[in-house]
Amino acid sequence: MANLIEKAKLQIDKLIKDAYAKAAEKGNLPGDAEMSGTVEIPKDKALGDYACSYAMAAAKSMKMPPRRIADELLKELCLEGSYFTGAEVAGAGFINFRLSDKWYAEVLKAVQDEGVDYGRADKRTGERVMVEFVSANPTGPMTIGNARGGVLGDTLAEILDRAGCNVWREFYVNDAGNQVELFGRSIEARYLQLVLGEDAVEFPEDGYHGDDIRELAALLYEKYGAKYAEADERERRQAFVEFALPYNIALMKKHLERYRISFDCWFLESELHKSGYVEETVKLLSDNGYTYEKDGALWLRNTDFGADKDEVLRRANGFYTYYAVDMAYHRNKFIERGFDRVIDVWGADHHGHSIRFKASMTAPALGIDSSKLDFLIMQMVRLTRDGETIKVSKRTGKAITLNDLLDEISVDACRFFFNARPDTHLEFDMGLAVRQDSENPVYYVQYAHARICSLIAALAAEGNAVPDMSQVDISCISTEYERDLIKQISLLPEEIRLASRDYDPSRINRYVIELAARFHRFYNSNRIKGEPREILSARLKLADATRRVIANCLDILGVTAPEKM
RNA sequence: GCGCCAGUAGCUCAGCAGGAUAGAGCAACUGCCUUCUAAGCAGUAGGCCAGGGGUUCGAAUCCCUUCUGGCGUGCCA
Repeated sequence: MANLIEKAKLQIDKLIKDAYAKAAEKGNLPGDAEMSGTVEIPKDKALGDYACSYAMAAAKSMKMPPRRIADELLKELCLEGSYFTGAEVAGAGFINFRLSDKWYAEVLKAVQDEGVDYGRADKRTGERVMVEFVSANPTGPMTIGNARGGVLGDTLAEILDRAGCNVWREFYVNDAGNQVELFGRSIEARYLQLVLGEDAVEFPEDGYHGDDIRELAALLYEKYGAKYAEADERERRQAFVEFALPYNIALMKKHLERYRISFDCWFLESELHKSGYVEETVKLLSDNGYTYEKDGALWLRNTDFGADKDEVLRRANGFYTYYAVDMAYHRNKFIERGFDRVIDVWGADHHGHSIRFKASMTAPALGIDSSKLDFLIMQMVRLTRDGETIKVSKRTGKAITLNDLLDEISVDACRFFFNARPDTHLEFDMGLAVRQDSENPVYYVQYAHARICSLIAALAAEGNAVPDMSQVDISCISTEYERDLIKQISLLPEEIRLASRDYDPSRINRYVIELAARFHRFYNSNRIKGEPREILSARLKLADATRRVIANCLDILGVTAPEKM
């Protein structure tokens, strides 16, 4: 697969090094310096298509002014057969290169040949990567925070896949522990209120107050009638939880499917308890002297691993903490299932945990290379309506759920909007988002795609099909707008590489917005229909390549690419 | 107190593996449809890149520090 950016940069590196060798041979430059530096695309295209800083970087060791070095290099530069038609010295000592038709043609050829795979990495690393994301508590509906995490995780997974990894998407279901206990008590209270009357039963202070709990109680009442009012408390709660958890999990699956997210695995926490894996993991830690007892609880010596505090693994009441279970879970990911890399997408409210947890995972007896564990920490979403902050809390039941959100805003708009840079706080204004039909950048991008589709259809009706590259005269591509568009097209493989390197899927949003912008500019200044055959062919080819690349990007983002709008 | 994230145009945000004159969208104003989708394009206006120090040929970008905001710092998850 072709990354034409990389190819151009590598070629410049070679051209400059060759020129340096010649200049040194002639004695015009000192021969013992290292010739290297950066090759980049200047912000101002008047300065050329690529700029290299080699001469400036060499100035110190050569004890010469950068511009003179650049001049000497330029004298020996041989561009014949290269991707470049010209080079010049500018500024403090940059050498700027101008791209040739050969390069532009290769970009379009790459899109034609690779099609839906255009943008994929040159080679697959085969690295097995797990992305664990959403992992919302099954005690209630998913929230706006899950909406962000869902998009980030899903899109990151897609990007890693295209960057050459073998990706596994996982949802960790917390179907055990304290919160499930509380969940059971909450449902129980609502159920008894239904049977005995609202005032006859007190609702637990720290219980889940949401309407979804009432609905679950109503379903149970429908199913069992008053049967469980007289039952043993433990038996009753267990029956309720056994009904409610699968019910909620199915609901989450349904809502996530609506959101176009699916997982390779829904991993149940309870399995780790049942199989004895948690116990075994804690024993492993104890046997190696990483733990101590205090106040009846079992503690992990996490400060020994560089953390700022120790952690309780087993409470005085004998139950394991979420922390112990999480350690077991991650041991399972690495050791039992052999993932090469694990990425957890967590909200900022867990970042403290992530730091301490990573320290814990360095415990030698676990046998895990903790550098293979990464966290994508996303900052909180501030939800506002008409400028006023809406408090989000599952406890009070006032949270706006993912499903509520999708009732108001299209999946396309949501997915595009939530795919913002993970490390910035996100403000989501419901009032604005609802209105955001024509303002939302997602429509801007989709519009470009639809425009091209209808253009291609109109030309096809005239008998002008999209030509093969062999039929395209690249010299007909000569305007600035056309070239700017091709340059943007060439960038996709590089964007995917960087997005995967930085765990920043939002790069694709920015990339595709810019791509659409360049298309709209091109479209407004260059006619296609009615132009002479050669020009029409070349421009049609360019439009079609743009369509392909926009569609690939929208596919990464999980957004539809409409043919009509 | 300590830790993590952020502070860039009126608003929402790019730019953060140091590069040339700091960008976009929205909001405001001015133009562009008898010709391929005006959900578009072209233009005007808008800035002590939170403040202060450093590092070097060069800093919004890296380091130190102060201030402001968010989130952590549970025998909760």
